[in-house]
Amino acid sequence: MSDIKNKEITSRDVDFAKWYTDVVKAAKLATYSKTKGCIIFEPNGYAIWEKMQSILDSKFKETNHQNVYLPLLMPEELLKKESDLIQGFAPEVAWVTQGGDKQLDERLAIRPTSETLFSDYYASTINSYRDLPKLYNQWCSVLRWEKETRPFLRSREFLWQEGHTIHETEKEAMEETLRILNIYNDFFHEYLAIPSIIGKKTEKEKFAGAISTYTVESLMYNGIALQSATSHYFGQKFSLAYGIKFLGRNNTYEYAYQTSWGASSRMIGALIMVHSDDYGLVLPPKIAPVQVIIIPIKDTIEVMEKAKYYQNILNQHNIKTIIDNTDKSAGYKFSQAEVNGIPIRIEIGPRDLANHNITLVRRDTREKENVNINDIDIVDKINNLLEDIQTSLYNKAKIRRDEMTYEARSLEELKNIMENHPGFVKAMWCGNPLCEEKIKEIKGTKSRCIPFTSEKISDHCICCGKKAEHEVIWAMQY
RNA sequence: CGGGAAGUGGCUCAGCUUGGUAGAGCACUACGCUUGGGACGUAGGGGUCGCAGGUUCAAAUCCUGUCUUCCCGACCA
Repeated sequence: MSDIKNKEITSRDVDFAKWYTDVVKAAKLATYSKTKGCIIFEPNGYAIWEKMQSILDSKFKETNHQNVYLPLLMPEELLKKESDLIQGFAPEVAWVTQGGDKQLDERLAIRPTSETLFSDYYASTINSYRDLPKLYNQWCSVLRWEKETRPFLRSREFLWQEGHTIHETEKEAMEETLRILNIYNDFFHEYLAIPSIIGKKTEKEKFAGAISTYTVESLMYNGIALQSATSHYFGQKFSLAYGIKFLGRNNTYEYAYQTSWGASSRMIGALIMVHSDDYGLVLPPKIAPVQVIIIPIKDTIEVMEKAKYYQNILNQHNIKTIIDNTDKSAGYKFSQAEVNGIPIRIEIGPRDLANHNITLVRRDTREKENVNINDIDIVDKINNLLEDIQTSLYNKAKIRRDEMTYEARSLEELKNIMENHPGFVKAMWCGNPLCEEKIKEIKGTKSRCIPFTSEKISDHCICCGKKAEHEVIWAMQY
């Protein structure tokens, strides 16, 4: 194992922001485009997104959701119907005002989110309680006129899925909201190996137009939080604004209960900032587009045959395996495999063959292991190793998150933590928005969520000292 | 949107102070030789110096404007 770090990558502990963009570039996940604030998803980055899509999509379908596609553009009148929503989004909506060389009579909004289109669509198609629920999802991109942009974390156009459902009862809609939240949370834990936390947003932080917002929050390597997915309960707010009514069981008109939920390409950013290191990208095996790369050392016939043999076996067992048969030097290929975050590398060279060996290298720890091919079942061996990488990435991230989770009993204490070693800070809050506002004055500190699994740290609000019921997790955020 | 920094072959940058018509390393192409932690040799291709205007006999260099990117804040997935 060599200690020579990747030349193109700034050290994570020296300059985290630079490190992040260096990894994005070195692993060829994305590059800047001529369009301000919009990135090009390169094959390596898009492949991760496709993998995320396929996993989440099958989970949505298992829970009876269907995919649809609604237009990119919406008339202004439609967007304005729900006043909280338009107020929340007004500063970041982009408008189409001209078609060809003709000025439009009514300008069209480019969707920043599609509650309005879904609501209008539902209003026109729902007649009876028998039509409910409607469980729709769409994969698309949305546009928000962001001022400060960063690859994956915040760009003007980003990829996401937005689910929009309507239900007969409040209970069903609330169950849906939480069902999806749990799907997201499981996805983070099981696939992304990110120990996320779920909870409810405060009134101040909830989605514009929602009754309540639930969130998946994760903590990055540098102690900054990332809102990673959200699920909203709308009650009847949009139903009333858009007239989504149906004839109920007792033959009177009722307004539907609604939810929406989304997860975006921002998750790629989370993946980078939780697991990757100074050698480049580190991907959990379950989300990696490629699990194994075989590097032949010397392209002799024997070596190449062996490489292809293993590639075939592994691919047949659904372990995506590629061979790097470029004529670069071996050392270059090793580094490249590391930058790209491929979980396992198999080195096969004449020396290995002579001893009936192959060399296995895991990306997360960079440990090398020589195994005798007569002693092992290669598929079992690789599967075990992949599983071990997956769990150890999760455990490592969890230990780090726990180490960076603090408790504060006074504003002073909270401030000290944020200034010296940011992370999740648990503190009691009375529920008064004024107190929340005051806490926000501490350099970028915001409430992340009221966690579902709450501890009672003390009886008093950290800010005003009044009686407090809720523990809130506070953090600086992306 | 405030404060700072930077834009020169694909990438990282030098040249700018003191104007004279563009360089290095890496990458790329061909051939050869190689491959166990970012090899080597030979030959080759590629840049209206972000863009626009101005000053000047002459601008990568000076001036003005503008765009983009990065960092730090405010605002947001």
